[in-house]
Amino acid sequence: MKLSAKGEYGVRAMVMLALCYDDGPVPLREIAEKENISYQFLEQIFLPLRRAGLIDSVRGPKGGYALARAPGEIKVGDIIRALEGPIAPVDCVSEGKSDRCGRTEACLTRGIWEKLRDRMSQLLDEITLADVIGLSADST
Amino acid sequence: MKLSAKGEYGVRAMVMLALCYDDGPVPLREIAEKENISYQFLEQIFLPLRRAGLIDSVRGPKGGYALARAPGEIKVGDIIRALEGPIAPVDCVSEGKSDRCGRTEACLTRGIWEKLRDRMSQLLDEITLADVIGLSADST
DNA sequence: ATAAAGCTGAGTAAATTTATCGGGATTACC
DNA sequence: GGTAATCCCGATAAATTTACTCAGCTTTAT
Repeated sequence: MKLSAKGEYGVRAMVMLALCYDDGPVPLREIAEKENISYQFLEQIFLPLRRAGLIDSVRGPKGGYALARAPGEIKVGDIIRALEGPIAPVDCVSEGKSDRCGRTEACLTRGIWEKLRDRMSQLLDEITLADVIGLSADST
Repeated sequence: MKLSAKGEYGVRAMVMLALCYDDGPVPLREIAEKENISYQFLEQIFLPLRRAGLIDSVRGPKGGYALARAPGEIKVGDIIRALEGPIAPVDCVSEGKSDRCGRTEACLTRGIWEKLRDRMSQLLDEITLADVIGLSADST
């Protein structure tokens, strides 16, 4: 039930981009240093984030990455999904899927995982980057 | 953010024990067959469950495993914790721990993981085996 | 005595995660 | 137009975890 390093680093990096939202693009190297994350590993993390449309990139000198939208418009759930795939404690209840597996007994446990998935999703979609950096009221 | 097979199998096996709660000890081999789980792998799963006091074992012929308490007294969270360790999306907010890590920025993301941990814990502790097998009202 | 069951540590193959490498493509600046 | 900063990206390697297997023991009903 753990997040991978990818997800954790990704959220941290996105929070940093949120803090720098008004400063123009931030080079990856800077984020890697400040967050003490391998630069090359971070590159791998930023690729799916960009493909998911969460960040924009600018090449060349003075380039770097910036949030594609205001911090209040980016949910933590968006980041996690981009990096770790659909939120689900077990595969057979992945967000989107609705097929049941064959086992009759499985249907007994299925409800647990659906509820858990929904609560996790709901919370992660309730929190935006703006919440995290304290730009808006606490969303407890 | 996935449960391991250990956790998933463990919950399924415990649900089966709940269904057989009045039938005396159930041999592991039977559970393994019905649930289509490797017998030897299940053995490894039942060890921590027993050590956590969730099940009782009876050796010898006619032996097997049975829930240590009524299905209504065993929470899904108990099972998960016995098999996967403390519930926590990232290590630094493991249940019990309260120390903060050095990074200043980490404190920004910490709140997310604490909330997520609490919601997950809360839900899993709300659901007992009795709920799962339908002996009591739905705990949505 | 026998066989059915649980008990348990050690070992292993596969998968996944966490990186690293190497080089290419853009572009601001001089 | 050359240079250096920066993003882009596929391939590979190292480390870790997962999911299981093996082998052999202990207990106990019959």
